[in-house]
Amino acid sequence: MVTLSDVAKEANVSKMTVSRVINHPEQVTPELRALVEKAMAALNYHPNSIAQALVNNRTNVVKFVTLEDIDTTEPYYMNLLFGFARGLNKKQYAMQLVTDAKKIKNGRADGYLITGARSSDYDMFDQLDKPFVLFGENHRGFDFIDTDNQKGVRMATEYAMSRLYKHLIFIGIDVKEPFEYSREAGYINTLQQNQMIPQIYRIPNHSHAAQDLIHEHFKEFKMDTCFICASDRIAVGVERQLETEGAKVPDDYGVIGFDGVFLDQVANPKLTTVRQAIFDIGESLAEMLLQKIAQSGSPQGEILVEPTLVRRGSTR
Amino acid sequence: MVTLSDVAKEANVSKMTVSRVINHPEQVTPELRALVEKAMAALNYHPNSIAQALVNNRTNVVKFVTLEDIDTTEPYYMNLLFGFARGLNKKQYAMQLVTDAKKIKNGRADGYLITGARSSDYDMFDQLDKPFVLFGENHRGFDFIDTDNQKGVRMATEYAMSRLYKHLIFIGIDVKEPFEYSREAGYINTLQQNQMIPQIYRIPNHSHAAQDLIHEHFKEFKMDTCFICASDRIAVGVERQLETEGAKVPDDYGVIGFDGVFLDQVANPKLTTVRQAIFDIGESLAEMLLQKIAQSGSPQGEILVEPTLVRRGSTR
DNA sequence: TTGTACGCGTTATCAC
DNA sequence: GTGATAACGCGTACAA
Repeated sequence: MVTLSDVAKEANVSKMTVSRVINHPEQVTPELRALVEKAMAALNYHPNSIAQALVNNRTNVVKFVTLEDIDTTEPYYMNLLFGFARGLNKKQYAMQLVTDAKKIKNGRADGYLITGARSSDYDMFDQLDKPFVLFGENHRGFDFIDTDNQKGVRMATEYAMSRLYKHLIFIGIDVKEPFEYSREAGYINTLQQNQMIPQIYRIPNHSHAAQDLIHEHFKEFKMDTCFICASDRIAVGVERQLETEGAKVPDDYGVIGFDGVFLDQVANPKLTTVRQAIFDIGESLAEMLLQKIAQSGSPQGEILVEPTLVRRGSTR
Repeated sequence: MVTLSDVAKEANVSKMTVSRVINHPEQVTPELRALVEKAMAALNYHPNSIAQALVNNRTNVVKFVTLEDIDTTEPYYMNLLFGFARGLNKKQYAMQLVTDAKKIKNGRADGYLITGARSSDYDMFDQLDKPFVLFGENHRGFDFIDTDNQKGVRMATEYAMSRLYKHLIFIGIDVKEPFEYSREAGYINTLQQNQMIPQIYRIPNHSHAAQDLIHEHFKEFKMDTCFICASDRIAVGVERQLETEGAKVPDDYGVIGFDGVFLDQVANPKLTTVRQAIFDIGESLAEMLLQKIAQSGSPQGEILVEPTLVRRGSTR
């Protein structure tokens, strides 16, 4: 293993000069710096992050915390994870996956990424002694990144109108969480701007709940209705039950989902959906968290990432 | 932060005695050991894994390498990952996710878990300078854990026979890999034992490829045929196209999948499938890898994990 | 059996 | 601007 000392010898300087070239290059004269950089390149030197971690009292590890039940975890977490991993790798960070909220403080880490947080979890966060960022909107001042939920549903709603569906029904998730309020707001605002009356159902985030809903109320749904759904899970159930009821998708009824990761492609016909840039969000979360750690916990604010409307077979 | 020295002071011994209590308890007299353990508990001492890592020239990090294209990644990787993470957490290990084979040797790690390996990747493994284990059968002597593929398909085939399907067709994945050969062997052996003639199709592992297959050959498929599929992806496509062709599932045609993670539940009717214990396999892989690291790379052998047959609506 | 001295690779501090 | 020194927390080698 090539160490600082090796480079120092090679360049005929002290270890500290080498260290400075890496961490505070401006403190070193250009000539020496060039010399050292040449030596580093010649020896293919890479800093030992473990030694760095020891002296800086860091672990080079962050925790990826999933508060949602793993059984109900949507496949899109996979994308979040891999995006997050990509962000970490650039800084030689590693991660531990945590699914049990009680175990968050087990072991060591420099910070936390928290996903699937509900309002009821917020109190717990105040007890964390390390920096953390959230995946998901919140209005408690916690740093976060999320999809622009409101804009996403607005795009979906406007698209449904542009396809000349006359009745727009929103099927939301029956949770009292910011992301859901934002999605509903995107729907409500768009309808009001067009002098239409919002009509909202709220159900658990499961395809069978959506099937039940459609089954029960099918007679009330007029032709030319488009269902704007708060998740692909729901949209899949809606689409399936519509077919079962003998309704024609997309000609007589439209369905638009939300998420755009995997489930939308399993559906038949494939879903028109609002695709979240989950992978990118994961990567950004890593960058935000690492920066927050580097800045010893200073606030990073919030980022809303624009989703994309993907047009497919479930709308005409 | 509580250190070794703190505990030593508390127990009125030297640091080394404390260190020994942790690493070589048998070298310490029971009285002293008890004293030290009390002190550790009182101070809630936990070893600093970074310092350990530095002195042992370890990183406490392993890499989770996915050689398959992440876009085609099946959701069951999520389970593998979380199982793996669980195994790592017990030993305070963290992981880095790697999807680009070229980047495997970037940075530092004590070992590698490699998934999605094809035979063409094997040569690369010989160049790895750290211990590694594979998820997936191989016959090159690399340590691995996998589902007992042959037994899984045997179970599926025998079950189909017990449900009185008269014609059993295997739809495999068109790759020349050990796992596929094992699955086909499970089918072939079972049929031969029952004096039946095997009939095998091989297609890409996509639901639409399965749909195409069924569509093209539908007229050739007699009533009372059960399709034993090498993956849930294929099974989903088979089931869907059978319905499209107007065939009755499960009364006239049966479908059995393989994997049992997520996709089987999205299907309609839900798939009868061979469920792999992916989460457990992930955990075992972590244990195997960490043990191999602790034993400085000594061979760990191979483990075949029994799958479970899950009976549901796609068979009668 | 227990303790002392030193080293792992790095960075901060304080001289020069 | 540069270098010597100490320190991070722990484990090994050796001495007692």
